[in-house]
Amino acid sequence: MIDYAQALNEAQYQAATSGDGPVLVVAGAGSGKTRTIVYRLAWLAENGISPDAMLLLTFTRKAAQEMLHRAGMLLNQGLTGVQGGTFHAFSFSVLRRWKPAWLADRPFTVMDAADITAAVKHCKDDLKLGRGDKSFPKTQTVVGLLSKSRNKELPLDEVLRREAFHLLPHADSLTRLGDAYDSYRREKGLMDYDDLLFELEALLRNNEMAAASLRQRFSHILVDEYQDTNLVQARIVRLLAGPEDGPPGNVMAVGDEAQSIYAFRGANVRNILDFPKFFPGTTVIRLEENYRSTKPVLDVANSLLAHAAESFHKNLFTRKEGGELVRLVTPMSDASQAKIVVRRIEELLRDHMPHEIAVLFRAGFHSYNLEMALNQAGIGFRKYGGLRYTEAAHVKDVMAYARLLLNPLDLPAFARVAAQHSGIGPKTVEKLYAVARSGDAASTEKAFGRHTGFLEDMRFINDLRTRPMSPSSTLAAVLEHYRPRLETLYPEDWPRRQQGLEEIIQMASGYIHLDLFLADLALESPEEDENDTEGKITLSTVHSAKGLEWNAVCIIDLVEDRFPSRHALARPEDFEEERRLMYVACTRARQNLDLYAPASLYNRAERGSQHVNQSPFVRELAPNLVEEWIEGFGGILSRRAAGSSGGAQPSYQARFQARPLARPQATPDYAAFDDCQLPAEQEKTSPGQSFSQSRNFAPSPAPAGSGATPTGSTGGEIKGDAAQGQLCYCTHRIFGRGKIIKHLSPEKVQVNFPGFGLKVILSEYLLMEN
DNA sequence: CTGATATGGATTTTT
DNA sequence: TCCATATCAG
Repeated sequence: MIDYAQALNEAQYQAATSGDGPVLVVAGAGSGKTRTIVYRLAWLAENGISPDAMLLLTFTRKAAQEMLHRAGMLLNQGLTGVQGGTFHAFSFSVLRRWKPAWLADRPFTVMDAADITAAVKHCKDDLKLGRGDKSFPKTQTVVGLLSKSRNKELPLDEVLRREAFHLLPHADSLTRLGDAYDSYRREKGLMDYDDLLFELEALLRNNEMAAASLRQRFSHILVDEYQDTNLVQARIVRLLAGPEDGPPGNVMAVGDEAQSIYAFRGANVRNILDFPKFFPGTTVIRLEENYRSTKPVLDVANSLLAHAAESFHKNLFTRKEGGELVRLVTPMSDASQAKIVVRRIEELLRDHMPHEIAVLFRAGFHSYNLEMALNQAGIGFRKYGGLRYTEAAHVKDVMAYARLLLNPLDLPAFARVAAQHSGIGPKTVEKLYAVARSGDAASTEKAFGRHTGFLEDMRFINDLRTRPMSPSSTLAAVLEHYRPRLETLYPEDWPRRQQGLEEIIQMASGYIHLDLFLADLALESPEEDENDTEGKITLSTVHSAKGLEWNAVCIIDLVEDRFPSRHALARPEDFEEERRLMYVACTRARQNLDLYAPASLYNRAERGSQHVNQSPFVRELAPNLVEEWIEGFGGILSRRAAGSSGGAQPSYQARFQARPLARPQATPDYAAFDDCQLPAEQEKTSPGQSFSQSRNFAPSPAPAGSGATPTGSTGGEIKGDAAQGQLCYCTHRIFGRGKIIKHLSPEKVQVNFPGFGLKVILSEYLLMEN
């Protein structure tokens, strides 16, 4: 028997051993959340609950597997039979048994991101939308809007009104496009991410038999990361926990509202806040002692939350006194940031194993420089959150065969196979799909005409369908068939790609049903080889780092426009999400936390380095919370006395490199640079406020109240063109920051707003920079 | 219609 | 650098 009281603190113990009824565990970062779930699983098993009756919904399959593994270890025996994984994967496993009526017994396929884009593009072309109209949103943008509308359960025009004001004229077209995309999926037996959730909800509501059976089977439901569920996910949990008119059964939701970072995907913090209302009779348990981080790390994290616009009433505490101060490092440029981080990692490697070190960043491409520097230094790394290798063309090619085998109506897969043959473009695909679908062998044969290669592919697939084999044998046969093409398509690196495909076949051998393997591939990147992680440090986006922890964490590119992302500046709620993201990033660290805020970034468009300001999250940190280091000449880091300077330090070198030909540089000293700093008073304002104020200014007069000019994010920027008397950038109340392309008249300018495209705007609505 | 070439523009986060 | 769209020749 396990001694729960010994192994857990009081709150954890209460959670792990709680009896029947709904429970909400509010678990601060590093408060032993995973440990609590693991002991909960073990406790249930020890108290006679069959693993079959447990459902563990987590953010990734890996998280579920790890918890089950650890619970199994505690019990000194495996804990097999527990259903565990993401909402989406769970939905798929249910829906393949209880198919929605509209499928009428046809097979169905789960679409991945590329399929969704292709499908929307197809519908867009079909409806002849946006042809020659530059103001019409790009396919990617449309995909995002449609998904947002469904995830937030708002009509499309409402989404436009809130987030993409300028697209309102296209509201009707976009709605039609959305409808066309809906029919596309239904006709072809396809489901996207959102469908999986909504169809499961529909099943639980409309199919009494299925609902009753699922409720009976899953008597104990655990949901991790509850703060990142969206509305439909919350309803699914409620419906699984019992009929809505009855009392909810045994549900335990675990989460932390301060770590909600998926609102952009429709996650709703209200879910966790309203849990007790939604599940009457809830017991709320709070875990507030932090076991992960040292005090200095926690102080920085707590400070971030303290500056939040909406307070979280959260203050994590630790008994781990002492520990190194958090470092705030100012490299001269992004290039030297990479070098400094590499040096720092070499230093950290003396005390820590590689897998205990991570570098985190806001967006996948922020790590490119660092990746190159690490390669040069011979330091191995594993990157999370970038492009997945299952998204590589050759993998998708092979999987397309398997998908067609299961679902002959899968148009994206059909197109994928067809496109491997020269002479077949979108139009021909359309034609061939129509005849192949009609099922008339004679006319099909005729229509394929000279496209004999493709016809052979189809024959191959049909043949394969008549011979049931294991998933891995099927895929092996496909690879055999595809191999000659692999070699012609990728003459340079086909051996490597082939090896990758063989690994995938290996992974498939763990599956009995091919459709489950395909769904898993679309829903989640398969877990990496454990040997692959060995001896490697981790690079990760903050989103992908959720739930993980390391001894030492470096966060890079902590500058304006990167972290927080420049897309998050327009609306205060987006800005607050960035703050929580920063909180998540900092709380990943156990002992060492380094913050890097380079003084300049290389800018492709400008072909030079540009000064950038520190992230507001860095600027707001009290000087005593960090130990400041600054890079001087020759890449030498030196300590700066605490509080010696408030703002971002200038990089004289960066300025000098920026535009050597544009104009003679001003005297390269810091005093000269200080003139460019933001007014001290504004800099001290809480960033949440200063951003919403400066971004939402009234058209002509300066913002009410403050006498300061809302120079926004570019106080210290040096611009060649500006020096020649031309304005380069401006800020618009709705579109944000844009580049001025042309002065059309004294009052009109043409501006390019990233994400919004070219606009002609009256100057009075613009705030000019410089 | 397809496929090659030019051009222009920009770059979150993920199931 | 990389991607998407526009344009053009076969």
